[in-house]
Amino acid sequence: MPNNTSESRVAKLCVDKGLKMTEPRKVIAKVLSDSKDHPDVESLHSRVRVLDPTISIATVYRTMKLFEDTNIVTKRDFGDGRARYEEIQGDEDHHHHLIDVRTGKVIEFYNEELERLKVKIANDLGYELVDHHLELFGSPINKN
Amino acid sequence: MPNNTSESRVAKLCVDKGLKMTEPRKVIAKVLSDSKDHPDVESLHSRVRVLDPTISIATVYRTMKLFEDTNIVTKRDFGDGRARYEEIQGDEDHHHHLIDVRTGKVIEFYNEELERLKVKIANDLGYELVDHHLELFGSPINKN
DNA sequence: TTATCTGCAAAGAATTTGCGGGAGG
DNA sequence: CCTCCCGCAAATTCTTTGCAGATAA
Repeated sequence: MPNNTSESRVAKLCVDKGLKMTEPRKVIAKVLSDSKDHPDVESLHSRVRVLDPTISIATVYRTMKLFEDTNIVTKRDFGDGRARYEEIQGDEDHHHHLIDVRTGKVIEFYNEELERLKVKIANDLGYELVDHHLELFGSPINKN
Repeated sequence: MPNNTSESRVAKLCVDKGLKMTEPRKVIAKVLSDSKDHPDVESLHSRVRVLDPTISIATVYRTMKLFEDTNIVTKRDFGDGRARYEEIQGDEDHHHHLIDVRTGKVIEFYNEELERLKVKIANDLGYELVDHHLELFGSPINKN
């Protein structure tokens, strides 16, 4: 049963990394490639189900861990209790998040100075920066 | 049964904020005041048990939520699945964390430029910064 | 007194895992 | 084939909560 999952960006990454391309992985890869937000596992699973209702949530969990270990996605933590995932783009496309505390809306941003600064801070402490978490939580400034 | 919990900094904060000062809260307050690390609820509970073995872990959870809502402690997330807590000092004592990925050691740091920058970023996006998460993960630079 | 708090144990929510059958290379 | 993968359901881990008795103010 062909479904148009063969050409997704994430699927290509899997092939590049030598992962066994099973049907569930193809579908999950496509869903990730098509997602422009930061879905949690439950959201991913329901999107995946549309394409293939036989895929279990356990497989989504296992696949996300695999993709994380293979640097295909990153895990995000927006303060609610669950993990969210986002496809890794290139270094150029690196960004952070500001979460609107009123609406929960997530705004992505990139700041050159910030990138420089966090590397410098780690170096000054005697460390090479290997990862970081940064989320800002903000309340919209009243424009009235 | 007197125990030397009456004078802890956190206990004073509780009184200041008008919280009912029960025995469990006094003990938990003392443990927090004496903690210079970032304990999770299980660690807190075992420290609390030393002073009073009758205090349940449910009370520790409830009390930490209360202290969080009352701005006595802040919740931290270091990437392992559990919440960690730290007493709020003053604005001057605000800091962030760098986690050594080899040893798990947590290094606290403060950076003026960073403070300025994150407020500016939020403002530029049309938001007032109300909270933020920032943790750096680093690998020690080989000094050989 | 009286509203709040606590311990206990059960419930929840997110995530992981053992197992036997199934599928990719 | 042969290893790795999957669905299922049970198990784990962290955290919350209903209840009935206890306690601070």
